[in-house]
Amino acid sequence: MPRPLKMTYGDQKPPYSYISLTAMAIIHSPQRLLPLSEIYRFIMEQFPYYRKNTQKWQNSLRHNLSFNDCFIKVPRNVTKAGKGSYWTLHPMAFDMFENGSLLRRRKRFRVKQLEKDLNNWKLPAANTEMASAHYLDDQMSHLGFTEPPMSAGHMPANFDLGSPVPASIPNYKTLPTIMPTCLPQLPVRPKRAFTIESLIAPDPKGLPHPDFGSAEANALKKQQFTLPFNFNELATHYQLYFPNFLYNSQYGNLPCYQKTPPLFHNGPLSVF
DNA sequence: TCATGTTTAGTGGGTA
DNA sequence: TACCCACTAAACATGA
Repeated sequence: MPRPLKMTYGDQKPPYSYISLTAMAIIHSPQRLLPLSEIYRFIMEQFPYYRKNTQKWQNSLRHNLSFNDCFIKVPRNVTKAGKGSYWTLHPMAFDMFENGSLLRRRKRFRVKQLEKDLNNWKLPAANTEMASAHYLDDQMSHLGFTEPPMSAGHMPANFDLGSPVPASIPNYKTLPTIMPTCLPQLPVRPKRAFTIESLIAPDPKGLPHPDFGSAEANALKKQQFTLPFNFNELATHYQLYFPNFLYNSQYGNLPCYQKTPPLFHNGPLSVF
């Protein structure tokens, strides 16, 4: 079982970098997407050390968000009030931590300028709630893959992300008992033409994707599983729910997924 | 006004 | 020693 998130560091400074702390907060959110204020709140809730001198560390954290390519700013939907943007983790940034450990970064994560420019153009055009899924989808397309990563072909037609996994799913027998009760709420967005008109147009039909702060979103929060402080475990969760997604699909060619071996263990996590 | 976001500069630790 | 990374501080711009 993943260790409970409530920390044992007390008032001691936790051994995580701001990048790691921010990544934790983002990953822990149902939609892998958080506004700055929620990132602050997560860190302060989990690590008492950061409940003091907030100005200092929050400045540093903002610096890290802007400075590091592994974090992507997702502009709010123009129709939604509110200050600031949402922040998410670059899909390929899962590989930057050594052995999945949040304590050590294997290398600095950098994005090519071309991709940066592309994102700066694309993300504001995308609907906020869809941005993360759409971004990932586009990344796949950009890399030459043609099928959306979470297409219906990879899971049963009646598969419900919020429900226990039915035993009929292939490979389910091998699943451990650490299944999260709250899974990535990334919706499947239909492919559309890569034009401004098409990208900013609403989806054909509404998809369940609760707003932050809504009752539905809060209910989802309560269901959240304890955060696995290990990217391999996180990747494993994805693999469990989308058995054919990473290893058995064309997306298994992506380096970041090739390097996340199955981790069906019950022992202590490598980060502790 | 304040929260948010960007940028620059400097420091220190680890490592090849 | 050079380089990379993380951290800190500060100034400034922007927008709700």
